[in-house]
Amino acid sequence: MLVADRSEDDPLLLDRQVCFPLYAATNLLTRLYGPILSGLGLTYPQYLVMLVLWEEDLQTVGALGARLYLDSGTLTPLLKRMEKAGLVRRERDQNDERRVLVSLTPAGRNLRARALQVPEVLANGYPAGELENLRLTVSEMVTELARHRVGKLSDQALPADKAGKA
Amino acid sequence: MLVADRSEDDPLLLDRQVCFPLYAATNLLTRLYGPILSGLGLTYPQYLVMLVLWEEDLQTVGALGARLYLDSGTLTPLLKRMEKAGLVRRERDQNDERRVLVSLTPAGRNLRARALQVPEVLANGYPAGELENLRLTVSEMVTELARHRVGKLSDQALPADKAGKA
DNA sequence: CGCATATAAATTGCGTACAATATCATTGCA
DNA sequence: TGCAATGATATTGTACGCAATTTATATGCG
Repeated sequence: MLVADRSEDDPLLLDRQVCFPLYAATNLLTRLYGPILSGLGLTYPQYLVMLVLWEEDLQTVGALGARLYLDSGTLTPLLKRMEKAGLVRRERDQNDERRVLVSLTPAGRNLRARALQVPEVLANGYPAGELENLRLTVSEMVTELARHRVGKLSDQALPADKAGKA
Repeated sequence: MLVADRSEDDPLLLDRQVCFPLYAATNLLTRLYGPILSGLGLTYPQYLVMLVLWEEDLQTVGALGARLYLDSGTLTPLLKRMEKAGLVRRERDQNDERRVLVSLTPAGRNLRARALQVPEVLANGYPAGELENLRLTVSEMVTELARHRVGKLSDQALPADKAGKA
């Protein structure tokens, strides 16, 4: 019996993975948001950046990344495209030239009114309680996953530390 | 009062969105899988393809896409990389030259034994019941989302149909 | 002050994702 | 048979997403 079993307790069955439905749901949701957001001139990650800025204008790239769990390698080009589209401004912090401050332009602020219909259209027909339940469950997982990678990652399964850090 | 309120019933608050935790969880999970899968020479989507092929070898590109909710624009280059890595074979179906059949090479089949430890390492410390609960909830949403786009999408919020389909 | 260290973004290289289009094979039907 | 319509992949172009590296600034410490 060298070949592993394909029975229902096989840990490699696609339908047993938690990661897969999350992955599929994210892809399907992105496709669902796509046509609606394109009417606002936004992509899905750009929409998330706008949500953060509409809550609190004038943030550093790092702060945006901390909120959205994205790093500068993703955010820098994305923000440049949003700047080119006239939605945000990017300028070096005068008090700390390492930082870049991102803020809304008037056009970016005004876009908010049109964006108000987005959640409305998307929720369309879904029972609110079920969505709220899903949101809470997945949010807890996000908190857990974010805690799991303190420094970077690569320490989620290492048995012994190599260099003394005590 | 032209400016919309930012109170807790503001529908645009990031923490009220269902889409965001799904997005964040997927990104964090991909980062978590990354280092583990790279030991197997796989990326995360490639791992998913392998899961499908380990369950059922010899599938068309379309069948893989239907299972993973991905289209040929994503799968074709991905499968070519996996072919170059020696994990799968791609060959035209002799009975229907439009189709491309994807099958495992011996190396691809053998990789399964090493992959068995992946779910083990990842689940590490998580209560199984909680994961199972999350999996079921998100899976239901995937089913819903997949149903919502029958032909393509673009019909999830149209108020009146233009051409009679009755 | 002078320099090692740390921090914040930007850059590079690679691998997805997806819409739109193109290519080629198959099928249906006059 | 011939050809229009359909179907299955492939290609193109744009936009992420991330690891690793680089650049520039700030800070700490002798």
